[in-house]
Amino acid sequence: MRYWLMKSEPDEFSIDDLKRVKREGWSGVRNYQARNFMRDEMKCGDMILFYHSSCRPPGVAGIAKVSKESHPDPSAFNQKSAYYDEKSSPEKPRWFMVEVEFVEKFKKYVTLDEIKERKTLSQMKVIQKGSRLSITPVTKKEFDTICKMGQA
DNA sequence: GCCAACGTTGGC
DNA sequence: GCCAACGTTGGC
Repeated sequence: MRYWLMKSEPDEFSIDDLKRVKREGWSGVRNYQARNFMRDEMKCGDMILFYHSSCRPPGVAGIAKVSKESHPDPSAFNQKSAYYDEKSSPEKPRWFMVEVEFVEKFKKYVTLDEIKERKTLSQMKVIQKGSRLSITPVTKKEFDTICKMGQA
């Protein structure tokens, strides 16, 4: 089993939204690296740190898991969608998504500042300067550490 | 709102 | 295939 961090802007879709709907297709990703993770590497049962970005303060809000593996992202075929891509078609899809399922909301929100303060988390992509990738792998140790911080 | 970092586009 | 211009992300 692997571990991931996925960013979401809480104004668009927050951990509370995921809790309410239980499962959500992770559509709209239009970055090749993130797509490749979803298409090729994310498996059912993989655990996800649900990260709130572009908000104050940014940080990890809870846990989700992969509930459905790679399938074409239909928003790319929808001309009315903000994520429409004329180069993607049902016959030859360019963009893929996974579905994620709510697991828990942290008792304590783990802020980006707190992550930066921990030496053992210094390798995490999300704290590297200029890192914009919305889906990144994390190690089990990193995952477990942040989970513990979230229970405090 | 600013701006650094990064990804994508397109002319050559 | 290079690289300048442009657009986006996302912390601050």
